[in-house]
Amino acid sequence: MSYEQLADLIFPEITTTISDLEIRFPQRNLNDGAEVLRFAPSPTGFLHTGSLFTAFLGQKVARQTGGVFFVRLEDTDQKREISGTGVELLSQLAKFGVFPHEGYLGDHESGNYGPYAQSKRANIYKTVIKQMINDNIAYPCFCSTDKLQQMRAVQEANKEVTGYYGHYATCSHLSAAEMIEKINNGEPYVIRFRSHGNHNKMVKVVDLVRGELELSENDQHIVILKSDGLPTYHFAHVVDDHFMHTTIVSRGEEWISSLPLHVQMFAALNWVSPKYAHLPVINKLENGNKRKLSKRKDPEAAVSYFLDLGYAPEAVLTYLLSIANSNFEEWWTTNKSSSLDDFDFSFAKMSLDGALFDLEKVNFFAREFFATLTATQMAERVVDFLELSDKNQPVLKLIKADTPKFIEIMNIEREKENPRKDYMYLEQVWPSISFFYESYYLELFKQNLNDTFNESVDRVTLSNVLNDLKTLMVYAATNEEWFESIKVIASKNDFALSKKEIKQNPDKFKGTVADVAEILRISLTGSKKSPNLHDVIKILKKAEVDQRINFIIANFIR
RNA sequence: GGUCCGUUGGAGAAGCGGUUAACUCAUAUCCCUCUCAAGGAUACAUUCGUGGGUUCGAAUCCCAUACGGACUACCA
Repeated sequence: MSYEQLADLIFPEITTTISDLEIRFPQRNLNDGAEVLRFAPSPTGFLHTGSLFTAFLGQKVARQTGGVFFVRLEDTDQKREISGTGVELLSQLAKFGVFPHEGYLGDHESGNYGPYAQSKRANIYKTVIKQMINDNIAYPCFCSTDKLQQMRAVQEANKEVTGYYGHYATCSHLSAAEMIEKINNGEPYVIRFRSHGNHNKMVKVVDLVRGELELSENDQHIVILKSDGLPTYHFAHVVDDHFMHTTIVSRGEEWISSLPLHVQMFAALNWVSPKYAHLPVINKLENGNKRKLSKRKDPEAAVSYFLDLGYAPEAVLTYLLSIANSNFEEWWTTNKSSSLDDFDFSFAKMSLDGALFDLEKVNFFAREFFATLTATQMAERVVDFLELSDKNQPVLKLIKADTPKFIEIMNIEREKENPRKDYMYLEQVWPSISFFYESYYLELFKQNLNDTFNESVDRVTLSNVLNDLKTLMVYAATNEEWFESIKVIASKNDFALSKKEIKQNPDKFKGTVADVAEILRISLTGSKKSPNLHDVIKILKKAEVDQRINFIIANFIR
């Protein structure tokens, strides 16, 4: 009885060979230095911020080298799969400007190295495994889960390394004839990789981020084909990245420990292994300890958090680049108007320990980014954002009824050298500008705005000031001229023109010109905080300003 | 428990045998100012997890130790 017979018994339906596959998936025709990278997510949930990080950097390196970036769906775990998330993953990536050249694209796939969903590649894996069984570098294992668990318990009790290796790898000692017999008897089995490694021997492996690593050789006979007929990650990685001709495998650092295994499998198959880049994970501080950013505990771990609030994807990517390469920020400060594509990212310059996710810093980049947009661009983004949600329809209608006005609002203190930087995300826009629209302005006064007026100003003074504002305020004027008129009103009503003045004569004045401005501010905006009043007045125009002052007089002065 | 990886301020970090230990965010104070935002100025590590050693000289090299992280599945 031979291994060839064993292979035929297990995979009678497989008639292709590895050579056939090599012909089917030929070398890619790329220039020297061009790298092929991939993003290989599992469809077990929506896009994680850490995954976006990996995907974005993968695309970046591919672009920088004139190579290829593709997506492969790692859907070999049917138990954990959540249907629909594969498509969602791709659409979220797209929102962040990550567009794969080929591969699994959600509703369809493209490229010559497919299929790109692992669940559809069963015959490819089986072809390779058939050959491996034939060559005796893989074999069926009949050990039950129970047996493996007991073995583990014994190993733990003896303080030995746990797992299926050496003399513990009982099925590896079976002869071909014994294996054939068991299969003929209908015993269930998985396929394992036969490792000849020695745990006490070290192997040197190179990682693009960490440099040379010395790791123990793998001696575990790991499962490569599960009883459900699908491969495990380890095996699928080796086969897929070989036939898809990946040149750099970039993935999370949790894979470092299985690197010897992967390298060993490439060698066993006589394949050239790709370069590896193990990226640090993004962490969060909890009770003084670092832990991986978690979707369950940290809202910002899901990319949707940023999308839902209306963060600019560009800003999130800017932040991610800043934690990827520390020299990025220096570049960024001098190239604020450049595209992130122009920055030369390098795996070697990545820091080795995982950064703590810093929302404050994301917010900083977010404010900076929105400040670079023109009023028109900003207005478009706000409209696009509002269109995503049904509850914003009345607001949208108002905005669209007078687009020039909306753009003018968005332009307050914007297209100038030091623009306002008060928006981190788009959801903040409407609440801060709604007062420009009459119905929302009135809404503000349904709340108890009586308290907002400075108590120190008596109602008679208030009334006088408001009336003076209507008659004496200059509307069409420069900012300086406009403020002169406020000063006139201040003097007329016994308000000081400066803090200095009131300090010298506290009893002589009812307040300062700032208090006069505040009366006007509250009257027009319903708030003590607002952008430059002169800009507000220009947008509201005289009629609306007068109307609002009258409204205040009628409702808040007795 | 075992195997790897890591440790510079509140956060991201530069530094690679001789620097006042860069830079950015955050924070604080002050200035500017009609409020807010922005802007400007200043402050913030006598010290690089800790203990030894090598050296004229150490964050940088060596040794120990502590702490943190990843992995240790028929999950990826």
